[in-house]
Amino acid sequence: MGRPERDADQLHREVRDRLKGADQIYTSGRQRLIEMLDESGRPITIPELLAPHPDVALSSAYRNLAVLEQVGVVSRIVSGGEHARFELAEEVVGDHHHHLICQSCGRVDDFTVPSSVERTIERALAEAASDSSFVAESHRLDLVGTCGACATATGT
Amino acid sequence: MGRPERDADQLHREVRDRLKGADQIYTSGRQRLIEMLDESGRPITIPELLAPHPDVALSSAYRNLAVLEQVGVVSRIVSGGEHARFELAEEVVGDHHHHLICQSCGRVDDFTVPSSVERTIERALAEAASDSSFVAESHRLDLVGTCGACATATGT
DNA sequence: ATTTATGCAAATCGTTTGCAAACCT
DNA sequence: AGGTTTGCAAACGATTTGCATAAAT
Repeated sequence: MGRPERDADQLHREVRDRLKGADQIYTSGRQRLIEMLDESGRPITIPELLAPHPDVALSSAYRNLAVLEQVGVVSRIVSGGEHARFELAEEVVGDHHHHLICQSCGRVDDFTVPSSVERTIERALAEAASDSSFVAESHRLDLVGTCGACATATGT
Repeated sequence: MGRPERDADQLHREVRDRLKGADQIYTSGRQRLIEMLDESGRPITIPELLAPHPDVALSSAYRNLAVLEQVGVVSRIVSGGEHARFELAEEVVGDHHHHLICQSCGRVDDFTVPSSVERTIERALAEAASDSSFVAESHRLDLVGTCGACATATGT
């Protein structure tokens, strides 16, 4: 059920600082969004995000998530479904992870690979990109398949 | 300028067969789309695709690309830009590749990594996914950065 | 002839934006 | 007060769809 208190406090501090750095205010609405994202623990869509909080305006959610994305505390991931998904940015959470994308229900979960593999991938990518004039900044590695719930509902 | 003739012929045969298998017809409109995609050699948006062919109806392009995607000869990739992008499916072209995504202009190019690395990645992913009840089917590995043209325009 | 694909125009739906009221300092 | 954020409603834009026509078998 969420993460320890001090993590949350630190998270909020970090977000506030980032916003301040961009001359933006950490309003209560934004705070709520950050908390919802933190509780979710995986990339979720805005409808999912707002369902338990009917008083949060849709437009404010979009606007604030855009702001939070610009200051680098939230990242938007697209993955093909009808809604974009949002999660706390890697920089803020302090981990580098990838995504399990369920092609049946659209659910997205985070996962990590051993850092040795991560390094292997990075090296290979750097080399592959060096062929072209492309300047790589980051990579994105997703697994596409069927999540547990959908596999049970279908296969078994 | 495109690929050798016999490849194209084989491509068309393959597409026709796949469509036939789904009780669909390989109409001239669909043939044109396949040719355009083949010539492009990288994932392109529908506007890009149709720009040189103003007589092709937008709705037909969308409809036909959806059909072609369903029978597995075209794949749609999303990557965050405003338009989805389409390319000939790996199954049809016969290679497994990844994408270089320019975050400045949205351009997407294909690239491949050595098969040894590909295997490493696959192994690591299989293991990582085995923790959860997720059933992986394929993976997606993209490099995000700046393409040559945009790098020149900005940095140099 | 009958079935399927096409093109146009209208509808859809996620997301964005204009504007006036509410908020914070 | 002065500047910002919020909420509502309207606008936007990519994609989809209804329907009548054209094409293919």
